[in-house]
Amino acid sequence: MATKTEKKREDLRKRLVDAAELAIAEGGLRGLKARDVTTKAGCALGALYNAVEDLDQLVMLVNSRTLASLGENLRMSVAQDAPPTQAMQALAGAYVDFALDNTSLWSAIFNHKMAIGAEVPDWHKAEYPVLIAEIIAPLGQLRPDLPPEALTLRAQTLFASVHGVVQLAIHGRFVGVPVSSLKSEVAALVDAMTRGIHLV
Amino acid sequence: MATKTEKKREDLRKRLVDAAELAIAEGGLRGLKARDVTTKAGCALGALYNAVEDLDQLVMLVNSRTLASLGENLRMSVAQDAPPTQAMQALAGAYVDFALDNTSLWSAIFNHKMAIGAEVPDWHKAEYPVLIAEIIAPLGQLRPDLPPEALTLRAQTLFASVHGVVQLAIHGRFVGVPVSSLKSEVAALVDAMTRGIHLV
DNA sequence: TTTGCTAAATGAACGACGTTCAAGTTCATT
DNA sequence: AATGAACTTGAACGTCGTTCATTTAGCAAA
Repeated sequence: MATKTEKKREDLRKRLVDAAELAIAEGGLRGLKARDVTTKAGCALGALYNAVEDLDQLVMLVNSRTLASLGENLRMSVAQDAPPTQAMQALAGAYVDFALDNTSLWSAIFNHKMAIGAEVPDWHKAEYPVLIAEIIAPLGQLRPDLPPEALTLRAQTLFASVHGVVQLAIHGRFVGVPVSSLKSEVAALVDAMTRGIHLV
Repeated sequence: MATKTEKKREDLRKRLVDAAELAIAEGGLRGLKARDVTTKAGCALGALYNAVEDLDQLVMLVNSRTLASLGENLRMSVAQDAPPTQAMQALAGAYVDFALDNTSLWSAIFNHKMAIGAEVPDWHKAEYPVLIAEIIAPLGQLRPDLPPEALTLRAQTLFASVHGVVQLAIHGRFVGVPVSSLKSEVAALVDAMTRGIHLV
């Protein structure tokens, strides 16, 4: 049964995550302030620490949403029965688009650092593989020789390389490619990678 | 002439950057505290703001050193008259080694964010191209058809892709490759890229 | 309904932080 | 030696995340 206490607790949690998501979207991780977020959520400052462990956990809850949303975008980007190289390009393109359209929330996924001594809980760690899940199938078609663990490893490398180009393009200090060239450079990278992968 | 005032000012600056470098190396950007760093440098809290604009500038001065040191490592890694693919592998390997051996200082280069409203000054921006400078020559040999701007662009993409793999391996939440596989995966990435580049 | 117990809400207070500032001190120049 | 500018000092300020004693609300047994 949903007691009144539990319902209110859940409601407050949702309002807090909503407010935190908005704050991060507007001002990045730096824009997330306990006082702002509780005001926006309509509760007292101290109530935050009843609904949630601390600000770190609030960030993780926001990142959880972002990862789910990003995962859905990636999943929807691949046309059914698309050839593997086309699937790779579609995934990379969707990733670039998401990062450009949701820069602050996307950055928070990778830039959030826990307080010293604190570890990322398992439930949140388990949400990250969504980033590479869709790569594995087309990569497996390109490299039927690779055993599953090697396939996962190569998918991680592939994702990380694309991620790096996007990250430095958006946040790099004049070593990243200009954002105007981002999509074409990522496409060239994926092209080279899939060709190279095919040949090795 | 070096007046006594100027000499002392320079000395203090150096001691502050030394202390800041140590603090970042030990505790990351989060480990840099105004009170700690001034105590370690042997001056009063307020003196920091006479020697230096603020903590952001102190971080940039540390990053300046790290970039110079990293640049030297990259330069020394390439054997003279090495074939271009070998030069690429050497550069990537040196980059991985530097990141693994100086993780906190290396991270600070990419994770430091200025206070809101503040911009990275030009003198510091100008220090980042050291990261891609050495890539251009061997890449030019692989792609003699590319005009200079396209060459720079492709070098940036190449660097960023390697950087991404290293970054996620070291800081990723279970989407990066294990550190034990980092060198071989980066090597495979560079191999695929140079092969792919050669063919396009 | 009333009573007692548990759990949540509240906002003042705490400690740590970056930064500023009025006061005292040192230095270069006359 | 005297003057004015520059540096040094550490207390003080404002902001932050977090805690806590107190008040308030929800729930179950009588």
